[in-house]
Amino acid sequence: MAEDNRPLYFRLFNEIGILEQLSRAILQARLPTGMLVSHFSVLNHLIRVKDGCTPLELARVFQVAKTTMSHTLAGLEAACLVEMRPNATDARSKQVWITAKGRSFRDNAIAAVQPDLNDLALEFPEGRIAKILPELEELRKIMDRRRE
Amino acid sequence: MAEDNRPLYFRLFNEIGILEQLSRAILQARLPTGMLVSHFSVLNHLIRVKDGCTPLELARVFQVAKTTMSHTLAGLEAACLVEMRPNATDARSKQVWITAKGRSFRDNAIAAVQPDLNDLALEFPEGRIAKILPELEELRKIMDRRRE
DNA sequence: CGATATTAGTGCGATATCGAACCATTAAGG
DNA sequence: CCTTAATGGTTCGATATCGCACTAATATCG
Repeated sequence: MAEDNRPLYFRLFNEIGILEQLSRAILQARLPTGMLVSHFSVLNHLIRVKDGCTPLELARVFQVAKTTMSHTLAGLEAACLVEMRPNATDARSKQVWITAKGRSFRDNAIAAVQPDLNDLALEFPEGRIAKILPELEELRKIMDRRRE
Repeated sequence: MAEDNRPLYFRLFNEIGILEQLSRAILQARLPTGMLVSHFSVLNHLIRVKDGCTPLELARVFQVAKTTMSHTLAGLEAACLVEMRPNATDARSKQVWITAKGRSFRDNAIAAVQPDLNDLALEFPEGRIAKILPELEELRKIMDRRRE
């Protein structure tokens, strides 16, 4: 087994890139046709963090161009998974609210990947996740803060 | 500080997704106009792992559709960073070889992000990376194996 | 107040990515 | 061998994403 002499940061971000693709593929495979991980992620954010976000807030959270978020939200609205309302306190802005249908879509998606996660847990149990998660969280916070 | 009760796997993959975007943005910002992280990644693979890969090998490594890899390789070839040659042992196939210009492009890109990594190391030193990297590597191997 | 700068969202053109269909070549099996 | 299946790559149409420019509304400041 050859030693990998690359700086640890390169190796870390390489692993993170691969893991991102693998985990995204698992979720994507369980979503109904036409629905993307980006749709799920927005719904998840509205439930977990805050409902009634503005499109721009969401674009910043997910680090995508605001035109991209417009497009994603249009898809969610067309599928009746969110509702777009004018923002009472700022007529430039809108607010995105999840619908009952949006909630059940999100819950179904989570349930759909549960078997995959259970399988994964057989080989890589929760205890090992718990060991690395705090480190990753802190690294993320540091990097997030750095992008001014 | 509220407790986060989501299953650890969701939290892990969420952090990984954010970290992927942040690290990708750092590299992307240091690449010359028109060049993408995908271009860098292919060159990096040709140097680090094996030169003379076939397009299909590369598509599998990076988990993209083979049409996507065709497109990426066309860009690299147009910029004279790789050379495409027919595969002597299989007339259906091609081989991708990195050029001298490709090597220096890759070296320059690595040098260009070094200051960013040095800054990062001030807040999150290598020792902490070393602690989590083996775990992430093994998780990646497990998940890679699972996608049959 | 009124002029100017900033902000939120959208329209548009460019491009990265994908899946389906296709062609050429090679492999497999009778 | 010869037929059929599988493989490697490209073409093509669809769409996700992006940057730029634009409009409308708000904020700043003399």
